[in-house]
Amino acid sequence: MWPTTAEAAIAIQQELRSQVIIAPTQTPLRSVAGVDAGFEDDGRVARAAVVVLRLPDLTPIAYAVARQPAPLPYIPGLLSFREAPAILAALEQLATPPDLLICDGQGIAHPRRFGIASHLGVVTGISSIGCAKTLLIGEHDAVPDVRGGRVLLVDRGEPVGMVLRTRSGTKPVFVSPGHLVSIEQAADLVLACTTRYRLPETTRYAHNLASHGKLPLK
DNA sequence: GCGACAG
DNA sequence: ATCTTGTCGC
Repeated sequence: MWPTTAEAAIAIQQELRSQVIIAPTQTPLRSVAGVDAGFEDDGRVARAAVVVLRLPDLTPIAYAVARQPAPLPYIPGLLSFREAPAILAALEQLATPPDLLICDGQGIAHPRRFGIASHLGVVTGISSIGCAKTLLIGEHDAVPDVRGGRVLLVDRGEPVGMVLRTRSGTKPVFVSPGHLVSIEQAADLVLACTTRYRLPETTRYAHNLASHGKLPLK
């Protein structure tokens, strides 16, 4: 099921990329899940957390934690193979699947247009978005320094995402659709999940649960 | 060959 | 990601 070599992992991405659908999804969405992962045992085991928030108020309504061995070392472009096994295990523990997934990483803003958000979206069939803290690929102009400021992220002449300022005075985030959402909608949804911090509440809750084993965040 | 390179 | 103190600024 999971590849053991970089070559095999890339082959899987090449095969699944054709299944990615970039198009606006039907709203209103009733829930959003933040997914993230941490590592233990010297990076050989991934510890994932999923926290589901109700929309549009962002109240936590469910969560799950799971751990799975990471089949590959970290290699730029192959991040999903380290985190997806554990994240999928956590998602399976939920009684009800969320309407949307916000991942800590890229969606189609990836060398093969198949970042972790796209991978999770295609495998689960759930709409997904990638919201990364740093750039992997692509070029962009300066981002207006106001909450909501945004500029297109372009790679090889193709629009692949949006560089979004979620808070004035802080570095922007790199948003790209994973599956079943459009670039513009992805940026709007990330903004809708962001309140007083740079990262969306979904990511903050998931990261907190994955690394500190706690949910209370305020 | 020389850089760049999600978490 | 992970190892870690203090420090700057709202």
